[in-house]
Amino acid sequence: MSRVRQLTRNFYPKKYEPEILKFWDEARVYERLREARKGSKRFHFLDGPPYPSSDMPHPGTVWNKIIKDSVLRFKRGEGYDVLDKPGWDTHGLPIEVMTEKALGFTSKKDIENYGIDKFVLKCKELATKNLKSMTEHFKEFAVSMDWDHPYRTFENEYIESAWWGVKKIWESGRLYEGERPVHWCPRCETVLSDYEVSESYKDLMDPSIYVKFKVRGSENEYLLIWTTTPWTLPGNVAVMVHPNEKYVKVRVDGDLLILAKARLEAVMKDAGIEEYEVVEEFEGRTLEGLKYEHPLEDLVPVQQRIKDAHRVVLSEEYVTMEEGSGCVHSAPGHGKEDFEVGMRYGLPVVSPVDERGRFTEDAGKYAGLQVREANNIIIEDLSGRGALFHRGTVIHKYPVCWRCDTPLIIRTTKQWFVKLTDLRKKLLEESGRAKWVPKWGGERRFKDWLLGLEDWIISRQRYWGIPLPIWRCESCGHIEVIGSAKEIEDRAGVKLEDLHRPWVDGVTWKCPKCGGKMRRIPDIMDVWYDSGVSFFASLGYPHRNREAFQEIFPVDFITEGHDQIRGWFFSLLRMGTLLFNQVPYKSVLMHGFMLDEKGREMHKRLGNYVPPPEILKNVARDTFRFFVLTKVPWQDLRFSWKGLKEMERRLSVIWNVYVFATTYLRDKELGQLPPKEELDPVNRWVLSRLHSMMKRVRESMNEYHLHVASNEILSFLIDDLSHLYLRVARKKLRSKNRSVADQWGRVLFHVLRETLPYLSIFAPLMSEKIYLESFRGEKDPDSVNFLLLADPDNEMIDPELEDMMMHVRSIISASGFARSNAGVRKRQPLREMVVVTENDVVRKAVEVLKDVLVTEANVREVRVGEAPTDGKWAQADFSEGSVFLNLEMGDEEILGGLARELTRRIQLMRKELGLTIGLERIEVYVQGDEDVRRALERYYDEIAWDSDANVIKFVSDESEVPGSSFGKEWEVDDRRVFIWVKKVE
RNA sequence: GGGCCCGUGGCUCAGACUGGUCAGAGCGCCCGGCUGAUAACCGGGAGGUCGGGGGUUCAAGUCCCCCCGGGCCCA
Repeated sequence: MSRVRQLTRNFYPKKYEPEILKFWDEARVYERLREARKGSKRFHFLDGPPYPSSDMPHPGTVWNKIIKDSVLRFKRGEGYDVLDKPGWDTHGLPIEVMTEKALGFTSKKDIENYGIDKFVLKCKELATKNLKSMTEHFKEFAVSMDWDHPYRTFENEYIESAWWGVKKIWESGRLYEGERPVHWCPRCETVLSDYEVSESYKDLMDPSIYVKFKVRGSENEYLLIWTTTPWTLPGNVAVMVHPNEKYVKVRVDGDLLILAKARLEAVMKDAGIEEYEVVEEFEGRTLEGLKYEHPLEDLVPVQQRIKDAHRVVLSEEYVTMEEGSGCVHSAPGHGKEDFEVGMRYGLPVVSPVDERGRFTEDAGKYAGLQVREANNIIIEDLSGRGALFHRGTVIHKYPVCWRCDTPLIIRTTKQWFVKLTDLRKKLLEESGRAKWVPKWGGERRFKDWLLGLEDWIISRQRYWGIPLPIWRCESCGHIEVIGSAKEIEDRAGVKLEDLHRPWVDGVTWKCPKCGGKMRRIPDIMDVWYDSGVSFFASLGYPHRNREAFQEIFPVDFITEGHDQIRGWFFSLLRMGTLLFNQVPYKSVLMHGFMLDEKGREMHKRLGNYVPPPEILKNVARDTFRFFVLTKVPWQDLRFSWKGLKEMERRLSVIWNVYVFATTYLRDKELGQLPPKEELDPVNRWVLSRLHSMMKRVRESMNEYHLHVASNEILSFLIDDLSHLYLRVARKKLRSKNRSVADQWGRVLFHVLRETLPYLSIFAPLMSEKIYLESFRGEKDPDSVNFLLLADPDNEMIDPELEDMMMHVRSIISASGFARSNAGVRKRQPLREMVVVTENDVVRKAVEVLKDVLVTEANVREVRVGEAPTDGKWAQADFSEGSVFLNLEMGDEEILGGLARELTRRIQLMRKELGLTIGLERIEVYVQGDEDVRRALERYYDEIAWDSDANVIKFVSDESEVPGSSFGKEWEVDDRRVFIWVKKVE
């Protein structure tokens, strides 16, 4: 036997939500739940670690966490032992740059003067402070993760796992040191990855110059090249042309210039030259091997030293006819494409620029100058040598440092690489093994890109990060890669308390090969390495949790925004493939971005950013959760206050459903669900709907179609329960027939009780409140979180019955329309409804669900039949036929209508007196005309029952009414009626 | 320049993978009802050539191509 208690009438989430959060915290609900699920089948969720760059999460990040939370709650509801460790990506440049700013630093020198140890501790402090603060914000939205035991990439255990991975890569022969042109920030003095570079391009003004390279051995023939980076000319070693394009030799002022035919007109226009003459035309490929003289050779020593350079090479892919002259100046030291082509042709690499972006001694005259500042001097020198054809300026997108906005340069440096080019196909294959939601997230967006993948630069010349665990002998160059703190201890006898720089930098040992000094190379690692190893490093594998890891690898589920396809999803794939030869996750849900109300991206600096606390100030936590969870997850989501308010109203309807039900059910003994055969068809229907809902929620949650699941439960509670079932149930629940009232009570209780854990996936706070206040029985657990999701039972699902109810809804609609047209209000009972249809299901529906039609259409009889030909009828059509309402009013209809009017008046008066239905009883006295008397007489029982009246007496004047009665005069259908109500003490 | 996503009534969005009861929902608006869920609830109505054009098909928001607009990723 179960009982429910009355639920607080008003929906005040602002009040109960903080109370519930506090209760969960104090009662240690999640900890106990985790404990309770131990030993069950496991579900491994891996949190994509947010970067703690601020103390406040972006609302989109809250959305991200809510998505995760709904899946976690669902899986716990299915009985899984869920791994729900949150993560934090704590290393890297943003934190360093923020710390530098706070300390007023502008260069690496400032940091080294201050002390790397102090600086690193400051970085750690900042990251820790921010992640703690962000945690509190996530908790506010009822995100249930293991907040007390997060994985943080700065922890020693994490670093050790990362090192193990590096060692393994080294052992596989994929780790190598190489010299490549890389994007470099001259302020941060570090290499940046392609991914980091793609983050920010800015419009910059640069010179746009055409330069004449004199063909060796000729009198007056020149290759005409174009560049916007004159400072790369000291690094020039070749000119690229397109093999298949037409080139021309043009006479201008006595010079013969070579350039692409397709660019001729544009170049001449650009240079302001009107008179020129094409003297020859030929294919680009015929230029191959043509030698030229470097115009700055006498000023730049390195240019004199290099061999086998200054010639024309061919490239189909990097010579464009969209801009420039079709003769592309090539400096393999300052450009990736140039480097690639240069390798093919065996060209030398020249990069006379240092880490601060200044020319080195190799650049001779320009040594010591900042490269961008040298632009003008170089242009002057070209001009002085008669090599400048034209000089202009251009505003173009140029990469800048994503943290400090300094324009980047490309210079050739030694870096540590991980070889990937031979893994392209394997990576693509592995990505295909994961289940991508939506499907196109993986395949289409990954494919071309993966196939063009380059080797990965994992070294960075900074401080706050995982130290690259590579030690090299100063004497013989012998290399050792370290996989744990213990290995350091074994070699150097040093036990490090913190594995970061600078402490790890001081550790040296004797080279086993030559006895020289083994010293760590000073680099740290790309942060994408950090987050890429999270699938095992979060567990401390392989130094810790070995068995656990093997049991739950690959990870069951990850989800992040679509920007992470090439970010974290890829970096996990990369590490999984490198270290375990497989993709480390089974399914991926990719979600969208949160945009502002106008559809633009939300940014603090754009001022269109809604801080999470502001959301909380205006709407319930569950409202925001439901709002985001009902949207298609992989599409961008437009933030909307209006949308939130709308959702809040819908939640209040759900609340009201529970209020309504508890009003009728409270304090009743509610037994088990009666057997199906004994049930009223409407009850069979609502149970069918319940199980259909459960089934669809389970299915769609398992497909990560969260929006389908959340909308399903909303429509069940609102469309099926509130709009239909409860309207029928309210009369049945108060039925004089005990067994009827009892059956409906049990069914209603059952439906609402089973729905609660489902609701709690999306609106956990509201569900908990309802559970604790009204539905929790004595032997039940002390939180809705412990409840399992009831399994849908196919036996309970009756598609035909559900179909029939759809038809009944249409019939009710049509009858409402007919009444509306005929001007007959719904309160007025009508004699008869005739449904005309050819559809057998509809016929059966009218039969089986007659009760619903009688109540909802307010008619005394319903039948299927032929269209009536005589009498007064109102008619309306629905999809499967027509509805006819008999408008003829007999005594029965008039008195019936009157009785309902009287009941309504009495109810109003009860309410005015503050009397509670089911508790306090009344005596009623009525004075009115003959019809009123007859209505009272005929419908005495109904009126008395509905209004909890002990006695209803028809009186001829006030003297018959007890003095203490509450009296009121009413006008009912043009009649004057006096009603007195007296509370029975 | 390439790739991907989105563009459905005034607003916010489902439906598109698996062509055919898919032209829907909520809000807003208009009309009405109910009155012990009541600072709630219910019914009805108006309103969309599903961004534009072309194609495939007996049949296309749904598949294909092109274009326009918005966004993202990459060059």
